[in-house]
Amino acid sequence: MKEKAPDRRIQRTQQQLRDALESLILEKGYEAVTVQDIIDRANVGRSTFYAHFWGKENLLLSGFDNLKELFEERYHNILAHKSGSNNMELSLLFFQHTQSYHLLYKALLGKGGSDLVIKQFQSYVTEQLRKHLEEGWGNNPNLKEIPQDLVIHFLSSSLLSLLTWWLDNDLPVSAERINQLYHQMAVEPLLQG
Amino acid sequence: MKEKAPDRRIQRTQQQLRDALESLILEKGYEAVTVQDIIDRANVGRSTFYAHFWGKENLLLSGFDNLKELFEERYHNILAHKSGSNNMELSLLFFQHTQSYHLLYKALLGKGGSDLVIKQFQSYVTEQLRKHLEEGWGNNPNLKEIPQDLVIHFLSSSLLSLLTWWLDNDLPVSAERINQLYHQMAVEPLLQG
DNA sequence: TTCAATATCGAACATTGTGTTCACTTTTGT
DNA sequence: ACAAAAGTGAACACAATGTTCGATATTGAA
Repeated sequence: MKEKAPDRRIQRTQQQLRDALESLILEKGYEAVTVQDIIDRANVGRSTFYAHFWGKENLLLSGFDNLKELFEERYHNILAHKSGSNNMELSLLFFQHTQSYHLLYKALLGKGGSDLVIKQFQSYVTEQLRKHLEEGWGNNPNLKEIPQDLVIHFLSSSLLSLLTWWLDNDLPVSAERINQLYHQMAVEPLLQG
Repeated sequence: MKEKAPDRRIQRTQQQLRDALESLILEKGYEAVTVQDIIDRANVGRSTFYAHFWGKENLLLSGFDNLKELFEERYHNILAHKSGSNNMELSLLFFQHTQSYHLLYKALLGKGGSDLVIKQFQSYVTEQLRKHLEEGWGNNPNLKEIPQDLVIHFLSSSLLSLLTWWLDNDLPVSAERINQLYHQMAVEPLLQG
């Protein structure tokens, strides 16, 4: 039973479109980019664009999925190396990953970024935090009185809040330092009352 | 030197447009509302609309300015009554004011709300917190190491975070309780280390 | 009450961006 | 080599924005 070979044209076209959108976002911000801009820069026909994506939001989110895959790759690599301690800081990885692609992240999440991506990012962080935290606590007395979903919502909002400050100020401190501030301001107070 | 009497037509038209937008937002959310919807419901000519506002964002912000005035009215009334203690909780007033207009606030700030208003609200809260806090602290040892604008940014994001949770869950707790949670989670940890 | 000023009306128009269609061409995997 | 699949781009339909302008209605002030 053979694998059906994927058509290279599809991969090429989609990647060209994602790259075109990315460079256009860096130039003038997501809102100002039109479908026409994208297909001009990507050298792709109009009907081809719509054969692949519902619209530019869809293309954007497909690019965001790429970023997520890169992040998860890094995450799993690190887990594999430090095989015993799965207690590795998830938040630090977020900050480090952001640093690696900070221009793109700033265009997407900073002032004038794309609200769509901000929402997606927020819900992705929320989901990851939920997974990561459900294992590690559960019996902290300080959290008994606070609804769990509020705690998660608060932690992911706080992370995004520090992240946007960091990006909008062009990374004035290291990833380790901003992560430390995040813990100092949002995480430890909740865990230690 | 007499005051020029204001033309009642202007006030009436602008208020009709604001009211029309508000009711349309409650019905189908800001994004889905078109200028045509607004002028149909307000019974106002198309050119008249554009004689008053650049577009629907502009009209929306003018409505938001109205809300701000209502809030500041309440704020100053309370300051006048409790004449000595200007230590009245600013955040509690935000939550209480939100409760009074919670349907509108939910439509504007909750899931599916208007990103424009969220940004405006965020920057308004930031500005108010800055004014309110600049008097009261200044020499807290825990804050020496954290950039002040990050602290303000964090506090206003946290406030918005709790507010949206509160709205999206249809006010499951009282204004006093959500304010207490805000202090417990975000404010006190910063002030007391 | 009169009246000049000005706000409103609304239909017609120009413009911009979206999304679809389709006959034709090119590329791909086998 | 060749059938299947993907890409092309011009032409279209459409939805919403924003402007223009001559005619009409309302207003504030004398």
